[in-house]
Amino acid sequence: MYTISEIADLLGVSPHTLRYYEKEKIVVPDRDANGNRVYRNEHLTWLRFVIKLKQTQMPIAKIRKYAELYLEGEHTTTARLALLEEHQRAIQEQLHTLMATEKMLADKIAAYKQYIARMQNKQPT
Amino acid sequence: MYTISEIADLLGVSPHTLRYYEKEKIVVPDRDANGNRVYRNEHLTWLRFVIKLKQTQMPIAKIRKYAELYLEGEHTTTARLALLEEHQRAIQEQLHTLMATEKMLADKIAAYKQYIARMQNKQPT
DNA sequence: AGTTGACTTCGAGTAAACTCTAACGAATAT
DNA sequence: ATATTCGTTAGAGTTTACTCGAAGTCAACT
Repeated sequence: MYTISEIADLLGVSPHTLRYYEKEKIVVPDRDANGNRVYRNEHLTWLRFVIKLKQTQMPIAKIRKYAELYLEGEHTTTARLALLEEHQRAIQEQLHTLMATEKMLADKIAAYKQYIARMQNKQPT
Repeated sequence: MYTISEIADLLGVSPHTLRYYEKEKIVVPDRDANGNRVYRNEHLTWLRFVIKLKQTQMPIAKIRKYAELYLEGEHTTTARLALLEEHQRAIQEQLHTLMATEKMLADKIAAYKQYIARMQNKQPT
């Protein structure tokens, strides 16, 4: 059992953000007698998953869609699978782009270093 | 020599976006006698680079910073190098996250498929 | 009893990156 | 000559994902 700020600390997000995720129906924690939010381990696990999806550019709207399907029960299994497979493809595209750009940057960086080294030879301090 | 819409088509962005990039001082094309924008090959090359940076999550503000340094001349070489190296590190972190998430998704997808296959065995149509 | 601290809600505000609108001008097509 | 097409500007509007502020509640400490 965790309070909102405990969860926030554990995940490195702000309590504000967690309330926002609740408003967006992405994580809906329980409440105690005072009306305060109570997060359980399953919420924590789900939030870690959500954060991974977010870090890989899945928009909040799609994460909510997945959460909704999950709450709808077993008959949405294939829909959820499709959603995950779509995101997997998106990730693979991102990997492609990132690797290509990394290579390009590495080349550019090498060229800059060459240039700087050449300048230091010509005008020693 | 290209018009704004030719460049837009070549890059898959809208003319609006190109004007926005100009307002942000990221690409400042020439003008013809009528005051219309004229892009040359060097603008195209630079824009392709900008788009790669954007696709790998470099914020517009940093891209503009790099462009400014470039226009300031040779004495900003080390600053530009530092900027590129910083982004290279950011890319490497993204690669890490993406690969980890891809693995996680692949596992989850496999589990879903197993589950679906099991259901089809139990309740054949 | 009073203050502190953590929580609550609702609604407003912010930042980034576009995206669009309106009003206009110039060149081409009929 | 007029209509269409493509361009121009300044500025307003949109979307996404927070982020903050104000006003209030509640339990615990002093």
